[in-house]
Amino acid sequence: MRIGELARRAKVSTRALRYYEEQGILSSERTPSGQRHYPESAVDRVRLIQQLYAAGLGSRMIASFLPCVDAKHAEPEMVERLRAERARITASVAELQEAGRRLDLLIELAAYPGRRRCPASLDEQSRTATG
Amino acid sequence: MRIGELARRAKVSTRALRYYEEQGILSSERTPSGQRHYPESAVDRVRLIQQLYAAGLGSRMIASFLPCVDAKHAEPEMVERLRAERARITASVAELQEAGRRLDLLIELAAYPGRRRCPASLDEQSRTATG
DNA sequence: GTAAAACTTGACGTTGACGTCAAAGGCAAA
DNA sequence: TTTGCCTTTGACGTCAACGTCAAGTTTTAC
Repeated sequence: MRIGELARRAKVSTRALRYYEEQGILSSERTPSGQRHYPESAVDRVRLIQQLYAAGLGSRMIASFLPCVDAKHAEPEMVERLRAERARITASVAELQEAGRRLDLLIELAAYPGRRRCPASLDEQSRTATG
Repeated sequence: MRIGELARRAKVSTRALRYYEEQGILSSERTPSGQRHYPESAVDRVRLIQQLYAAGLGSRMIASFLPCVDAKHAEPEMVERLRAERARITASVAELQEAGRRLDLLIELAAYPGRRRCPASLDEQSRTATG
C-alpha cells in the first residue's frame, strides 16, 4: 500500500511516516518513480512504534529495539537496556497512578465540598510521615 | 526559605522554580531587595506540580487546577475538566501497561531464545483478532 | 572589608515529534 | 488529455519545559 493508506489505517499523518523512515524505524520499498510502498505488516509496525513513543521512548531507543523485535533475539547488553526501559515504564505507571489518586481526591473535595470525610489534604502525602 | 534551598529540597532547578512563578503556578514573597522567599509548604507544592507535569498536564492546566486545590472547591465546569484529565491519565496508564507487556514479551524472547513457549508475535495483538 | 556564594532579570538555546507550506512530479479515471 | 488527488523532497515553524550564559546585586563567611 502507499503512504496515504498506511497513514489512514495506522491513524498517523503521512508526515509522521516519513519522519519514522528518516529516523530509521520504518522502511519502505520504492517504486521506480520513487513512491513508497508498504506491506500489510507495516500497519502493526506503526502501531507498535506509536505505543513505544507513548511509553516515553525516543526514536533512537526505538530504532535500537526494533531489530530485536524482528530477530526475537538480543545481546545481553541490549537485554539490560530493555529491562531498564521496562523499569522506567513501571515507575512512570506508579507516578501516573499517584497523580490519578490526587486528582480523585481533589475531584471528591471539589465536587462535594460538604461531604468531606477524608481529613488528608491534597498538599500532604497521606502515606508518608516525613515532610 | 530562599530559592536555592527550595530547589534542593524539592529536587528541581532554580530555573524551574522561576519558570513556575512565571507561569503563575508558584508564588513567593519578596524581600525588600527582591529575593524570593518561600514557606515550608512550597516544598510539597512543588512536588505536586512535578507530579502533575509527569501526568502530562501542561502549565495552563495546572494553573487552573491549583486554586481548586487550595479552595477545596470548584465550579461544575472545572470539575468536568478535572474528570476529563483523570480519564486521560487512566487511558495513559493503560497504554503504558500495554507497552510494558510488549517489552516483557520481547525481553522474554530476546533473553531466552530457546524457551519460547508463547506463540504470539510481538507484532500482533494477542487479545484482538481484527488485524 | 572583602571574597565567595547565592540571587536577580533578560534573553537566547535545546530537544523531539512532528505541522505546514511550497514547488514539482506521478497516477487512475473520464 | 485533462482533471484532480496522491506523492516526492526540502525547509522552516512550533511548542513546552526548561538549560545556559551574561552581567549585575545581595547575602554570607571569614
